[in-house]
Amino acid sequence: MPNSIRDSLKAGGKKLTRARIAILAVLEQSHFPITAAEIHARLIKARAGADLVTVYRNLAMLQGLGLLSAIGFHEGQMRYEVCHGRAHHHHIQCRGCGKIIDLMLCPLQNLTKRIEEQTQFSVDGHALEFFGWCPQCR
Amino acid sequence: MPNSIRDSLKAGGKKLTRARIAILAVLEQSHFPITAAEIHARLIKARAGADLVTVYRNLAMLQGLGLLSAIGFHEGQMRYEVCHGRAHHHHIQCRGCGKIIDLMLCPLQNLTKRIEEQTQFSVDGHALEFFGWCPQCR
DNA sequence: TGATACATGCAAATAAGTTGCAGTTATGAT
DNA sequence: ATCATAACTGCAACTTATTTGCATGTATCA
Ligand SMILES: [Mn+2]
Ligand SMILES: [Mn+2]
Ligand SMILES: [Zn+2]
Ligand SMILES: [Zn+2]
Repeated sequence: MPNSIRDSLKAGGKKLTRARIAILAVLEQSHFPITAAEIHARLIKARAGADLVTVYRNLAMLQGLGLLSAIGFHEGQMRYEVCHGRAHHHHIQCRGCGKIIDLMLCPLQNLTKRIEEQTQFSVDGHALEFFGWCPQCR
Repeated sequence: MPNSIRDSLKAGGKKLTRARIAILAVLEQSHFPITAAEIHARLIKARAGADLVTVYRNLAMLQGLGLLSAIGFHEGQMRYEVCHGRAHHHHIQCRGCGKIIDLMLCPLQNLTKRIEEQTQFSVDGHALEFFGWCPQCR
């Protein structure tokens, strides 16, 4: 676990528990956003079993610290990905098999000012996901 | 109800029922995406009460015909908006009061080709929502 | 080694959305 | 108009994701 994550936890008065370390390890090893249930399953496989409710509570806490981002693909559940220390990016999901891959781009950075002028909102985030068909499912 | 919607329904072998007409009326009158529960509440107010499950079934059917789009703001429920006959656009939601307003823009149209080259996926849709604070909540 | 605030597990609750089924209705053909 | 039929509806029950209450356990720091 990166020292900067340790520091964020400490700064937030959070403890370095066995379950929390294992959950973060699973998240850091995943190359795409995963669900709470998937995290739970990987914890069990890694003999670091933690209750599903502990997974949910840690996901909420880590989001609160800004270390994780939650992503919705309209699947009926959320997916989570470490954002700390990674470049801002987006994803595309295959409508056939559900495969998700990173898109290391963001076409929205310089749009914010225009939206703020048009709407009088202050913009502080966005969600962007693409959908389509992967080569295997096409 | 526009004739083009009537036609889509007929083409899909769907009937013009009292509940369906009322649900479509609620959707067409809303200026922002609404939830199934909100549609249900408005039906009751309009003395056109239909069961919530009928609302869900009609929402799924209308999406299948391409007349509605479903939008997720990470609120734990979906929102639905008529897309038929309206220009493609996106939304911004206030993190304070939940207010949603239209953004009549889309910065993604010409990005598709680039993503298809990079990923080998064929891209057929995207979800884009902005978040921020409205003037009242700021 | 304590004290204590934070964290966990289990069970129960909540909430969105779905499904089975029996009865109802729109539709278009007679 | 009446009829046959496929589509539709309401109700109850179900599924699944996520949250909450509470008693017990543990990391941290003095
Ligand atoms: Mn990613
Ligand atoms: Mn809109
Ligand atoms: Zn972005
Ligand atoms: Zn768009």
